[in-house]
Amino acid sequence: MKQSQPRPVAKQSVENQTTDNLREFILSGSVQPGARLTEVALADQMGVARATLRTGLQRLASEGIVVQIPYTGWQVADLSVDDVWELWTLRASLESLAAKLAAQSPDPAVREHIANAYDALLAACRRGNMKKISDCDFALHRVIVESAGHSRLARQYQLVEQQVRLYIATSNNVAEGPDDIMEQHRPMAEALLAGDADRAAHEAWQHSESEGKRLLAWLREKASP
Amino acid sequence: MKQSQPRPVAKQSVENQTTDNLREFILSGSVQPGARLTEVALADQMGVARATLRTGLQRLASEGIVVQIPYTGWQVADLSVDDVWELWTLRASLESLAAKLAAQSPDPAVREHIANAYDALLAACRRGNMKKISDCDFALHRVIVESAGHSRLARQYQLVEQQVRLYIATSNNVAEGPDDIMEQHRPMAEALLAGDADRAAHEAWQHSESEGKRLLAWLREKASP
DNA sequence: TGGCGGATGATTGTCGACAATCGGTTATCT
DNA sequence: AGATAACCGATTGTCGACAATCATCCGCCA
Repeated sequence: MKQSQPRPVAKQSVENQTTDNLREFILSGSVQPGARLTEVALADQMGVARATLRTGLQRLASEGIVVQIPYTGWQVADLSVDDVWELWTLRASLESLAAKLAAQSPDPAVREHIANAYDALLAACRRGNMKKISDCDFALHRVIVESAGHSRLARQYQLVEQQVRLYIATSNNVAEGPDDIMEQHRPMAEALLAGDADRAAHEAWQHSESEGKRLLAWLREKASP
Repeated sequence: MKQSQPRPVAKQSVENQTTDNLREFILSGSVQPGARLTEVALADQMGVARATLRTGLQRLASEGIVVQIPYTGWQVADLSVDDVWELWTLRASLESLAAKLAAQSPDPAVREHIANAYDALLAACRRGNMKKISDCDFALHRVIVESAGHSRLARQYQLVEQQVRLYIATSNNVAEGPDDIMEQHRPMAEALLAGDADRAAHEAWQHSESEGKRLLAWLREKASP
C-alpha cells in the first residue's frame, strides 16, 4: 500500500522556490507587461529576505521575463511587435532544428511518440473542441522538441516559449478553425514520420513562420485602430 | 583639444563589474574546466562582499559558464563531447537564421559589410597568416550575425560562442589550410551577396555542420588514445 | 511664471553576521 | 576488520542593517 509511506521531501532552496513562485506569478498573467515590481513589497508578500528575492528577480531578468531598472525598481517585460518577431523567428529556428534532429533519430519510440501526439491532434480537430485542440497542438510541439535529444535546445525553446506566453497570456490569440490547424501540421508531421530530416526542418520552419506572420499581422492591426 | 576634458565616468554597479571581471577571468583560460571555485576565496581576491559575488556567479551559471553545487562550491563548466555537439548544432542553427535574415535585408550597407569582411578573409588566406585568417573568419561570422538585425539572435549567438570559447581556449583547435577555409566560406558568402536567403541559410548550416563534425571527430579521437 | 537647484522619500546596492548543509574524518560497535 | 554514527570544518544560504542612487517635489530667483 502506498499510503504506508510518508511522502518524500522535495528539497529545494528558498532561493529556487522563490524564483519558481515568482516566475509562475508573472507568467500566470497576474501582473501586466510593463507593471512595476518592487523588492520590498514582493519580499514582504513572499515572506523572504529582500536579498533572497533579488536572486529570483535577477534570474528572471536573465530569462527575459523582467527588466531591471537600477535603483528604481523592476518591470515585467513588455514586448513590442519587434520583440514578438524576434521571439517567433527564434522559436521557428529552434523548432526547425528539433524537427531535423527528431526525424534523424534512429529510435523507433521517437516516431511512435510523435505519431501518437499527431493522432491526438487530429482527433481533437475532428471533435472541434478548441481547448483540446490547443492542448494537443502544444503537446505535439513539445514532443518534437523533446524527441530531439538536445537538452540545450529544449531549454532554449522553453525560455522562448515562456516569453511568448508572457505576451499571449495578456492578449487574445488569433483563433483558427480545426481544418486549418490540421492542414498546417500535416506536411511537418508527414516528414517527421517519414524520417525526412531536411523536409521536416523546412516544414517546421514554414509552419512556425506562417503562424508568426499571422500573429504579427494581427498585432499590427491592433496597434493602429 | 580633447585633453582639456576629463574622461567621462563609465557608471557600472559593483555587481555588474564583478560579473564582467569574473566572466573574463574564466573565459581567458586562467582556470580549467571542472575547476572548483569558492565564494569566500573569490570575494576576497576581488575585494567585494560575498553576496555581491554570488550575483555574478549566478549570472554566469545562467550563461552556462559555471555550475552551482549547492552548499559545496561552484565549478567551471566542463563540456563533454555531447555538450560540444549541442553547442555546435545550436550555433549552426543560429548562424543559419542569421544568414537567412541578412540575405533578406533590403539595406545595401549590409551587403557591403559582408562583402568587406569576406574580402578581408580572402586576402588573409592568400597571405597565409593563420592568426589573421582566424581573426577574419571570426569577424565574418560576427558581421553576418550583426547584419541580421535581431538582438536576441545576436545575444544567443554570443552566449553559445562564449561556451564554445570556454572549451576551445583550453584545447588546441584543429588546424586547417587557407585553401580549405576559402572554399568552405565561398558558397555561403556568394548566397549572402546574391540576397538568396534560403541558400544562405542552407550553406551557413552546411558550413557550421562540417566544421562541428571535424571538431567532434578530433575530440573523440583525443578521448580514446 | 518658468527654470534651476536642493531636499527628500522610496527604492535598490552592498555589506557582514548568523543559519543550514555537505563531505570527509574519527570514534564506536559488532 | 568492516560498517555505522557522530563530529567537525568548510562552504553556501539567508538575513537585516547601512550605503548609494534616482525621481519627484518644493522653494527660490530672475
